[in-house]
Amino acid sequence: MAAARRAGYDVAMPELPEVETVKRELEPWLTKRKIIRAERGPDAPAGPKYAGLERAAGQTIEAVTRLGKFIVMPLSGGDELIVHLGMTGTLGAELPRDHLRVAVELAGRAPRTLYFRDPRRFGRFLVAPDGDRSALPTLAKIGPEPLEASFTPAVFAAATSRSGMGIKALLLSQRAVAGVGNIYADEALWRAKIHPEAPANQLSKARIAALQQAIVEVLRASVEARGTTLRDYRRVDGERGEFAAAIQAYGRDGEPCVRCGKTLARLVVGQRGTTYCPSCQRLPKGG
DNA sequence: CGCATTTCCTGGTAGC
DNA sequence: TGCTACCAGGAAATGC
Repeated sequence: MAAARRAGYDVAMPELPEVETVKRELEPWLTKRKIIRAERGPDAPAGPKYAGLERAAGQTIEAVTRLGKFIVMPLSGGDELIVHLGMTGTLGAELPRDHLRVAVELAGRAPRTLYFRDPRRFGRFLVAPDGDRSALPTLAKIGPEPLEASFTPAVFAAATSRSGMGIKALLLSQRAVAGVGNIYADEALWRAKIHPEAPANQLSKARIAALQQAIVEVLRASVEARGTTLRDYRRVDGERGEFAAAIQAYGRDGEPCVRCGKTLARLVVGQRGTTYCPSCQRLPKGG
C-alpha cells in the first residue's frame, strides 16, 4: 500500500533543486577559500569515487557551481573539485557522528572544515584537472541546464527526437536535460500528461513543449521551496526543504489523482519506482 | 555508439 | 529482542 511504502521506503535523493540549494548555501562559505588539505574519512572506499583528493592542497576554491546534480568547484591550480551527493550524501560544517567520507580543511576564518557524510556510499567527491571528466561520463555528456534560457522547447525536442527510449528513462539519463531524477521526472510527466514509457521520439511537438515547460516549472517551484525533504535530504544547515507538500505524483500510487480522481498507478521503469495517472497519462496512439 | 542490464551500498521495515 | 528477506535508487560498469 502506498501509505506504508511512503512511511517505510521514501528516500529523497538530491536532484537539481536540492543540489542547487546546497550549492547556494556553500557559496558564501567556500568561495575564495584556500584548501589546506582534503582527506578521505576513516572508511571512505578506495578507488575512483574519491580520486585525486591530494591534488586539492594549496589550491583556492574559485567558485561553487552546479551542473545538473553535480557540484563543481573550479580550483586556482587548474583542477576541479567535483561532488555528487548520490542518494544520501550531505555536506556540512559539523563533524558527522558516522559515515564520514571526506574532510576538507580550509585556511582562514571558522568554520574551517567541510565534511562529506555519505551513509550509503553512492556519492562521489573527487579532484581532477579542469575539463577532464573521464571519471564522470554522465557529467561529460550532460544535457542542458533546465533553468537557463538555453533550455528551449526546440533544444529539448531535438534531444528527445533522437532517442527511442521511454521518456522517463531518457530524463533519468541526464542526456536530454540535466538534473531531473525520479521525483521530478514523475512530477513533470504527470503535469505534462505524458506516460512514462512513451517513446521519446514518438511524442508530438506539443507534448514535448508541455514537458519542457513542466520540467522548468516544477524545478523552479522546488528551488524556491529549497527542495524536497522526504527523509534523507538535508540542507547544509540541517534544515529540511519544503517542496514535499507540493508533490502530486511521486510515491502517491494508490491515492487519487488530484486532477481527475482516478487512482494513481505504479510501475517500474529502469529499476525505478514510477507513479503515474493511467487516465491522464496515456501512451501515444494508445487511446 | 545506443541502449539494456547489472552492480554498488546501507538503513528501514515487515514478518516471524 | 533478534533474525532474515527485501526494497529504495543515481550513476558507473558491463554486455550486446
